[in-house]
Amino acid sequence: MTVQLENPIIVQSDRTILLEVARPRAREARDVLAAFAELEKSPEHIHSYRLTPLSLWNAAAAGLTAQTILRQLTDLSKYDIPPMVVTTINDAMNRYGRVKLLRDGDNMVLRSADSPLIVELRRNKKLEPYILGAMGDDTIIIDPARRGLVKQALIGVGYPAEDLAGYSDGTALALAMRDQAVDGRGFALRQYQSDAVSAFYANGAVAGGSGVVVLPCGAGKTIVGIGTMAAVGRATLILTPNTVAVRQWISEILDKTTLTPEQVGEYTGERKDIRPVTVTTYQMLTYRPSESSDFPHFSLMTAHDWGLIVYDEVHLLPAPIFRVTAEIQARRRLGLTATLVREDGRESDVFSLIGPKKFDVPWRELEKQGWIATAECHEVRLSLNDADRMAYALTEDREKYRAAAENARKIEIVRALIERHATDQILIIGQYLDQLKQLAQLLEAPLLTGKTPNAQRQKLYDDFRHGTIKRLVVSKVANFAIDLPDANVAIQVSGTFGSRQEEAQRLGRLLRPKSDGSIAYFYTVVTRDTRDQDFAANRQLFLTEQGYKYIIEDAEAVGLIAQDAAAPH
DNA sequence: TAGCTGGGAA
DNA sequence: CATCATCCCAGCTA
Repeated sequence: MTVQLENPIIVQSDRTILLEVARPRAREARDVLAAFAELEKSPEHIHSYRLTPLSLWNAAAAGLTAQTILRQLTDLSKYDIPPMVVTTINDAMNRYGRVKLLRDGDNMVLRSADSPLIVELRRNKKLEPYILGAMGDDTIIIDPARRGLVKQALIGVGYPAEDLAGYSDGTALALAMRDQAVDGRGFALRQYQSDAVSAFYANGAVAGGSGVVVLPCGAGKTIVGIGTMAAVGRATLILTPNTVAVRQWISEILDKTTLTPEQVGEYTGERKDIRPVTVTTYQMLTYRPSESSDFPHFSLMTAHDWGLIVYDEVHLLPAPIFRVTAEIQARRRLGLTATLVREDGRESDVFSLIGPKKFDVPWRELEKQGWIATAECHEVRLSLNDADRMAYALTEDREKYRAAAENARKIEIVRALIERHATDQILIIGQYLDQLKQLAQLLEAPLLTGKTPNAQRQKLYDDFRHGTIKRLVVSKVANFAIDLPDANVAIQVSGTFGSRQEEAQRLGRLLRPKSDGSIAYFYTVVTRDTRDQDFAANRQLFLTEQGYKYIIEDAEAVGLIAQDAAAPH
């Protein structure tokens, strides 16, 4: 048994990996682990990761091998890798692609050199309804219309298929990125953006053509989408979470490609234009007049000969869209997101129906290259006052989070932070309207919520952008309003239970590079020893995974708030 | 035809 | 775990 105590990680037989943050090689270890493990907890000193089948399959799909993973783990580990874990890794990595989904003449087939496995799959209950027959002992013929369901079933059985059955081409569409030489408004993809496009779409290969590209907000996911459209050169349907995003896609497409306005259509509540490139919302497609009726707009996805479907913000994809997506596996699909995690646990549906992760860059890497701003994250902890602590203890469990999140003393912290950043543009973000109303009133800052009419929103945005307003209190609209102006400081006073993706989105608000190269500050104000703190810990996981470190500030100790004499220490 | 309001959904 | 957002549509006004 070899022991290397200065190494940063410990691999345990329950498939968790502990990372000691203070070790010299911890940073390197974090980057290595990000490729094949999921971060589970990230308190100050020791972070814990877990190896899951999905995290290993995504790694396998991205071309990583079991040998590489084991070599990296051995290299970084204090102790030998438990045999149990070696087996897990070898087994999972071997399972991905053991079964291939192929075309054989007019048939769609599952094929594997492992004939006992083929026998097992033929007898599998979940798979049975989609099986049409067999050829020899290595091939199962399946119903081509059930390609998506077959893949979902296979992932359920633990043998995710490598889908090499190819795609229908779709209607041809001539388009190119604008060329500087031609009209003086040239546009070039950044290196990582064109890497993402090639990772998704290797020309002519059947393997290329479905999968997910993961990039932080502000890193140009739209550009990757447009670059992919240009590479594929086919009629394209783009699905987005809201109409603001629809308009933004359209204007970017017109700005950056040779397509004309006649070729690009908006399909929303307001207009129903179907063009060679059509942009719509998820809600448009999932609309149903009543529970028993059909989805009147589903046909947009199936009835047209799209050569590419782009799923913007794929982590928000609603359940019914998975269902149609299962039916259109012959079309190329590109998913775009800042975070693959979904709090509803449907990551495996994204994997089997949209496709495996094809590309990502650590946020910190983009920061190093100067594409996004440097950000510093702080978690400011404070206690409840005595009266509130008593009230909290008596609060029903399900109301505890709200009670803690709405801690009245948070206002003092916000005040102190605003003073600390007197000359900065500050967003104050929260989830409860009552709390936000109060904050807005006491800070004499304008409040922006979902109810704020569009004209007034625009005015607030403009004033904030020009610096006439330096502070803006915003509700959950901040999660969706992609036209919200940049700020360099954000103070989060409450958030959606444990949503990692929301936290990522909110930090993303600050990441546009600053002209003077200054850094951005993200504060999250948390009530100590309550549900508020538990949820905050979960929200922070994703950003920690991306290499951000939360600096814990003790509000009382650092003088952000008056010392509460009665508070225990 | 455009602009608003309110209900319903996921 | 419940709140807040979003979007679509229908129905009204002008």
